[in-house]
Amino acid sequence: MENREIEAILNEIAELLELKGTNAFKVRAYQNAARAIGNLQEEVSLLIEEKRLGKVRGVGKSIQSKLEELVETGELTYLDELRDGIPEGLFDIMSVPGMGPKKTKVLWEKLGVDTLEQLEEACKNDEVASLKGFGKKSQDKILDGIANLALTRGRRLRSQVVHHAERLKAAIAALDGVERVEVAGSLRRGRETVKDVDLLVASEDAAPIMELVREDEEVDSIIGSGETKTSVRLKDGLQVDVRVVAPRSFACALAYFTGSKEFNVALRGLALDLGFSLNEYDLRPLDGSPPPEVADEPALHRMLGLDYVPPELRENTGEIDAAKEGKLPRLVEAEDLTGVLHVHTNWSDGTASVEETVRAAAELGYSFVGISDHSQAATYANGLDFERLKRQREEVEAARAAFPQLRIFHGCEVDILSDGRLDLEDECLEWLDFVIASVHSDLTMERSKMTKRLETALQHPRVKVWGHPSGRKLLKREGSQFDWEPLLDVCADRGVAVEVNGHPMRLDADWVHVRRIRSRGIKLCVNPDAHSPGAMNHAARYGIVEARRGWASKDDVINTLPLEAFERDFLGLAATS
DNA sequence: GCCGTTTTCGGCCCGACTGTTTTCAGTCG
Ligand SMILES: Nc1nc2c(ncn2[C@H]2C[C@H](O)[C@@H](COP(=O)(O)OP(=O)(O)OP(=O)(O)O)O2)c(=O)[nH]1
Ligand SMILES: [Mg+2]
Ligand SMILES: [Mg+2]
Ligand SMILES: [Zn+2]
Repeated sequence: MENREIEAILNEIAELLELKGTNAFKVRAYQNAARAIGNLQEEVSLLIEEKRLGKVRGVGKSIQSKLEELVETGELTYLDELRDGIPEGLFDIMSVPGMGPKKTKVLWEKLGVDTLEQLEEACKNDEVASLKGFGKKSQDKILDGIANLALTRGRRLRSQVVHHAERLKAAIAALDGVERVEVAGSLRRGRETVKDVDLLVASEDAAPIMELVREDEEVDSIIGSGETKTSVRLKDGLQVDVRVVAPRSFACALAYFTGSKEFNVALRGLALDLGFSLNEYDLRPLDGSPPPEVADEPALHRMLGLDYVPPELRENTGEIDAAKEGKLPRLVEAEDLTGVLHVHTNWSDGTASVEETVRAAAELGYSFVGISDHSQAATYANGLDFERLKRQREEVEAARAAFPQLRIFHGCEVDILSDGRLDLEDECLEWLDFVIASVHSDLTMERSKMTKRLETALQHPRVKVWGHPSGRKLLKREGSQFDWEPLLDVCADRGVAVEVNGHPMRLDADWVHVRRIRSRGIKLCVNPDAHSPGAMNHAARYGIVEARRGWASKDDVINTLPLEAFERDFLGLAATS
């Protein structure tokens, strides 16, 4: 049983308990446990074997024994009992905006409504409006919510919402009286996917901002709009939340609106322990004395006895304890990158020539770039065999002449075949400057076979980088299943770096595993996986953020080394000049 | 249901907005 599945089951239990009207703290305990499992760097089955599951924060005696049953038998009596008597359709109903467990339960008990279709029917028949606690407006809102469900549900790639955020930010910033506008929420924390855009505004007068947002030309409908907060749905279904506070509250408000929710709860709990109440306005002493000025987020964290916690780390997965003890790493930055590998050209499935491609790297100020098109097995991508690689080398040489200040490595993203062999002959692998080994086929292979396959590939002496290890495509498919630990053993032994693929749809290795990889002292290689010159900056723009979320420092990232060291110590190439 | 270490019981973050309410519950951030 995969951690993902266990996480989903714990979340389902939480929802079922909510519907039953169980104590909210018990519900939260299951939600917390689910999140803890989801952010685990190791397999639950391994933790059970080694009797370490109880050590996970949020997993106590009760949940531990349930997980043991689940992993051992594949079933969970407690879950089956809960499911019994609660129709599945209630989950769909709860996914309608504004419909929580309480209202869902009322409609189910009073009207027997337990599917979306029945709910829609009941609204159209005017049965809902007459119910106690409901009215005409709630009924219409439910109908609207059902009609737009397809558009509003689900998450989006961060790369796909940034333009909305920037456009609105600029529009708001242009208003009189606006002192600051910042993107907050999951977008600021750099999550791979986001549910909505959260914007925080500093101004003494909120009304004009609320009005501007409501009247924006991209707005389809207004979800809610009060004195200081407006939520709208854009024409493409994306939700935008705008919150306004007075400038003096900006630091506390930014901390609040950046989240995560779980980080906020933990930080506010810490504040209470220290004799304060923390909200989005101030840090108020419980003894009634006036709240101190909070200049910025670092000052707030300092007042709570913490080193500054960067937004990317605010997930309540140990960063607060680390910040207390001064043990947070100094995170890698985009400017630390000295160059990138994993770049495609029109020799395989990229759009540009070698020269156009490396120009983009030169323009970013890199001192090296590695060309790595696909290998022959990737026929769908026009992958290269040794012969074509030799011809490509001529174009690489020409580019070297054209860009003498840029070191251009000629490598290949070589397919890992189903049996773990690499897709090019050893002579060719020897001849290349570097080899990235990646899986592009047979991704759903059985777990132990996949582990063996990867192990064989990573053992090959010419492999320098393990490309997009999981093979996931965000919002499209889960990654492959395999055991990380034995593979990380190989990487550690052989000095293979694990890629942090910066393609906005991959971001692979993901931040959870980045943390594991770096904690084992294995190097990361942050790459763009660019298929066009414009995507060359995806290492800096997306890959680095994922690495930061995984607590990576400059030292953890191999392509922050100066050219000479990178070339000699990592790639093992003789110095050229 | 989880957690702590001066507590194994008694806390568990705090506030905005809406709708239906006559004083607040529910949902969401
Ligand atoms: N204190 C506190 N803050 C919250 C709570 N829920 C949300 N927030 C804060 C932290 C969140 O990052 C911020 C924005 O809320 P969102 O629902 O948009 O979540 P977030 O952006 O983190 O993730 P998402 O939108 O799902 O991608 O509001 C809560 O229950 N308590
Ligand atoms: Mg958000
Ligand atoms: Mg939001
Ligand atoms: Zn690839």
